[in-house]
Amino acid sequence: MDVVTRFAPSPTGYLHIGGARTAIFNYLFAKKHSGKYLVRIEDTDKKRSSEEAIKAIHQGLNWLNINSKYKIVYQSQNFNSHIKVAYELLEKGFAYKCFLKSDELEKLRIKSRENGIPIKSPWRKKKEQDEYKNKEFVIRLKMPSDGTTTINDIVQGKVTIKNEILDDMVILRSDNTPTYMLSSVVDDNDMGITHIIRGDDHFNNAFRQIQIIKYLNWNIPYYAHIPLIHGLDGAKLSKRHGATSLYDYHDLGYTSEAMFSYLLQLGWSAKNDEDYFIDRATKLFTLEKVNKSPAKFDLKKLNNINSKYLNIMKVNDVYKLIVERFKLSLNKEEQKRFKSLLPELLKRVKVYTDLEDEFDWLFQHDFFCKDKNLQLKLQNNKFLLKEIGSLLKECEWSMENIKNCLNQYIFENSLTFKDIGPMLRIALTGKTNSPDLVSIIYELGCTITVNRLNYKY
RNA sequence: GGUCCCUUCGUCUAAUGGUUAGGACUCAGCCCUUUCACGGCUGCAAUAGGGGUUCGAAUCCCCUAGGGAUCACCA
Repeated sequence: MDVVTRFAPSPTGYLHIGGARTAIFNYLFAKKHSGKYLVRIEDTDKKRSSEEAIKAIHQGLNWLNINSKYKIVYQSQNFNSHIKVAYELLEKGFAYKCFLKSDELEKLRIKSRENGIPIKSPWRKKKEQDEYKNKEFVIRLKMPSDGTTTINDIVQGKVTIKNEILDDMVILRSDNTPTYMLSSVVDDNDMGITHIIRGDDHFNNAFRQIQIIKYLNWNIPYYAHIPLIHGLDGAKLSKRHGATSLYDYHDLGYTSEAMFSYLLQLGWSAKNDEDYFIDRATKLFTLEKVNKSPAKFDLKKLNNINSKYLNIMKVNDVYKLIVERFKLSLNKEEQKRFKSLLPELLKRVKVYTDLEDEFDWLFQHDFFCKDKNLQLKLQNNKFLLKEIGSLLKECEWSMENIKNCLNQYIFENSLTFKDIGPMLRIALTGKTNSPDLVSIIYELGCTITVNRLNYKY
C-alpha cells in the first residue's frame, strides 16, 4: 500500500509543541514507507482562523524541516464538496434536518448531561413540516443507536464503544458551512489518506467520523492516536510550564535538530540514543513503538540534547546560526577568532543564544573588565600582568611559544600556573572562567592581549 | 457525572511469563584540570495499592486509587 499521511492543524494560533510532534510522527511514518506526507490547514471555522496563524504554522514546520513538499490543502477551499456530501447523506437517509433553536438545544443538553446519554433531536424522527420550510436548520448525522463500533488503533489498541453513546453530530451548520467532523472525513478521503495520525484528543471523534465513512462506503483508514504532552506536573501543557509555542524554542536558541529529536523521544522509543537522530529515525520509525501514556515535557532533557547537538554540528553551521541571530558583522580576524574558539565555547552553553555573554571580550576592541571586585584584583596584580605582557610582546606568536613563554615566567619566579592564570583570565575576558588561556591569548593576538594586560584600572 | 484511555526511578523510557528490573536526563561524589565546562568513573532512585491465575507476574485477569481525554452550529 502506498502510505499517505497528513498533518492537519487548525490555524487558530501558533504551532504548539504537541502539534509539532504529531507532524513529526506523520512525517516520519510517511518517509519510512516512502509515502506522501501532506499538510492540510483546517480552516472550516473562519471566525477563529487567521492568516498569521497559518504563517506561524508554516514557520514552525519549516524550521523543523518537516513541511510538506506537496501542495498545501486549505480545507475551506473544498467547502463545496463537503456540502455536497452532507446533502448526499441527507438524501440517502443517513442524515436529517434539525430545526432546533439554541435555547431548546440548551435545555436538551442539560437533560442529557443528567441522564448520561447524548442529545436526541426530536427532528430525527419528525417529518419536515411546511411551517419550517424557510427556517434555519442544521444537518445532523443519524448515528446508529444500537450495536457497537470497534476501532483497531495502531497505538491505542482495540477499543470498542457502544453506539448509543454517539450523538447525532452536526455536519452542516445553519449558515450552510460544513463542520470539522464532516470536512475532515471528506478531505481525508479525497486526499487518499491511508493513516490518520493525530492527537489522542481526537480519539472520540474517530468513532463518530467512522460512521460517515461507513454510510458512504469509503475505505476506512488506519488510525493512530498518539498521547498528548503534559507539563512536568502532569497537567496539560500550558504557558506556566514555559513556552508552548514551538517557534519560541527557536527564539530561545534551541536548534531544529535537537527539538526534533527531543519531541520524537517523547512517546516513541528506539534502541539507542543515536536512533533519535533524524536520519536514523526515518529508517527506524514505527507506530507500534509509540507509547500509549502521555509524556511530560522536561526542559532539562531538551537542554541536554540541545547542547549535544551544538557540539556535534559543523562549526560553520553553528557559526552561521549565531551570526545571523545577532546580526554580527565581523572582520576576517574576528571571524577566525570566533570559529576557532567556538567549539570550546559551545561546551559551556545549553542554548547558543547564551553565547551573547561572550561577545564583549571576544570582539570589543577597547575591552576592559567592568566588574568592580575583579578590577580590584587586577590593580593588586598590576606588576605581574605588565611583566607577562612585556614577555608576550617579544614572543613569536604560536600556541607553543605562548605556552613556553608563560611557563618560563612561572619557572623564573617560582610560581605555579594557578598564581597567574586567574589574573590573566580576568584581564583578558573580564570573567573568572573561560576556555583555555593559551588558546585565548593566541586567538586574541599580541596587540589586543598586551593592551588588555596593561590597561590602567 | 457518563464514556474511553493511561499508570516502571523526579523525568523520558527498556525489559514480547523466568533479568541482581537495564539505559538516558537530573542530582550527589570522585578523577582529569590554569578556571568554568567537556569527558571518564561511582552512587541515589521505580514496577501506584490490593487480590487472584501460575512452579514462577512489571508482564495475564479483577477491584481500588490517582491522572488524562471527551461529552459544541470549535477543531
